[in-house]
Parts: sequence; C-alpha cells; structure tokens
Amino acid sequence: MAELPEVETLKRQLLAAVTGLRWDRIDVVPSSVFRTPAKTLAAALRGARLARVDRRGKVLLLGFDSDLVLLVHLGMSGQILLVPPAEPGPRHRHLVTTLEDGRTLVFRDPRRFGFIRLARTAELAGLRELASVGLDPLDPGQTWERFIHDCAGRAGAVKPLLMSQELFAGVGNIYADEILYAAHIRPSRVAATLDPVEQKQLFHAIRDILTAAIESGGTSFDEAFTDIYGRPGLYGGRLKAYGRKGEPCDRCHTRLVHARVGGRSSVFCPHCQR
DNA sequence: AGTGCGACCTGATCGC
DNA sequence: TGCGATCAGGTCGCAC
Repeated sequence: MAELPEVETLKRQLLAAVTGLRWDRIDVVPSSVFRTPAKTLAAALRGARLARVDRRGKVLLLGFDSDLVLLVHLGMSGQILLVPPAEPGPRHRHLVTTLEDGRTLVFRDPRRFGFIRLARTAELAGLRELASVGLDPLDPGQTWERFIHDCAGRAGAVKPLLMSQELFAGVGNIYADEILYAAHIRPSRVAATLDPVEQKQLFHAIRDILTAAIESGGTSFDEAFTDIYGRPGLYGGRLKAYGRKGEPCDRCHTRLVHARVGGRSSVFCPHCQR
C-alpha cells in the first residue's frame, strides 16, 4: 500500500519523467474513486500541462498550468504507471491520460480505496481530503519540541497516534510497525507514558525509517505497490516487524507476536518492545 | 478526547 | 475442483 515513502517515490519519478508535458487525451472509467465527476474532470484537464508535483502526507498533488490541481490518493492498492505507446494498459484502470509524447499515465486501483479529485489551487485549504493532514514528518518544522508537546497530553495508544495523519502525515500500518520496532516501543503503549528516552527514540525512528524507505523506493508487500515503471520497492526486504509474525526478532530472537491495536493488525517483539 | 465499530472493495488464501 | 468464509488495508462517519 502507499504510505509516505511510496508516494514520495512516485512524486520524484513523476517530476523527473512527465512534468512539462501536455495531457492530450483523457479516458475515464467512472467509479466511486472519482470525487469529482469523471467526465467533468476529463473535460477540465484536456490540453492542460503538468507543471508541478507535490505531496501532502499520502496525497499526491498534480499541479497544472491552468490553476487546476489533481489530488490522488492510492488507498491500499492504487498504482500510477507510465506506459509506453501501444502497450496494453493494466486491469482496473480508472484514469488513462495520453501525454503529448504518446506515452500514457494510468491510474489503476483494484480495491478502489483510493480517490481522485480535481480542485482549483485556491480551494485546496478548504478540502476535506487535506483537512486532517498534518505536518510532514520530514518537514524541518517538525521539531523535537513540537513532538514532545504533541505527545504529552495523549491518552491513547501510540500506534493509532502515529497513524492518525494529524501529527505525522503519511504513516500507515507498515511503517508504524517498523517505527515502533526501531524505537523499542509497543504499539499499545499510551503516548503520554513515554519517558524522555523513549520519546527521543520514537522521534528519531520516524525520520530514520521513512528516510531509509524512501531511499529504497518504498515497500512492495503482496505486490500492492510499484513505481511508475512497474518495478517493486526494495524496502520490503528490510522489514523487521510488519508481516513477520512468528519469526524471530532480529535483535533478541524472541518470536514476534501479533495483536490488534486500534483495530489494526500489529506485529511486535514482546521482549524488546516495551 | 478517545475508542470501536461498519462501510467501502477486491483478490488471495484457507477450510471443507 | 470449487465453494464460501475470512482477511487485509485507509479513511470516513457514527455511536458510545
């Protein structure tokens, strides 16, 4: 699924590969992923030129020269693929854009948990899709002091807090497990009970794990994510907790266990995560 | 403020 | 072989 590192990977690739190109033709398959009516969206974007690519948490923002912004969320099974001319497109397509050079940009999403919405730049601040998206964990404004302050009054478990998007936009189930493993903290720990050492470990783990995952091009678990060229991310081989229930902990060799925390499947080491 | 649901949706996997 | 049940995930909306 696409969390911050996967969306960041797509953003960088789209910036390098397709910015400046005109969207000559747009084919849509109307479905619930469109939060702007599919045909309206297609008509509005025809002939527009892609000028910018940004990311807010897990949301990808494609900015056009015409003051329009396309918001794309990949949900858990969404993909954006750059397909050479004349190559057949993949299944479950929702939006297919033919670029001026003949290649197509395809948004597909088998499980349709993602969404696509078109907005004007001036409307962005008021969109519900961005309303709960907080600071990026890799934003320089995300300081240690702010982090301590935000954790202090929290009565809930730390994992749902990490995944809430409100404090740290972009962390989902995979990286939440990885971050907590790296920080030696159990997913069910109440955030307000973290001592200063644990707070510091958590703060650094968030940045370290996400940065390393971006460097690997993200995680492809169950082949749910690929880059725009259809290639898997390489962080999957470096996962320490997610998807490893029953396997020995890399640090202490205790078997990793599974539990539900905040309704989410979680894997952790019962010995060295406290 | 928090938690814990169900809804959305499809494909993979499991038990029979 | 084939069927149905179960699970996974992000987000929203709702009840407590």
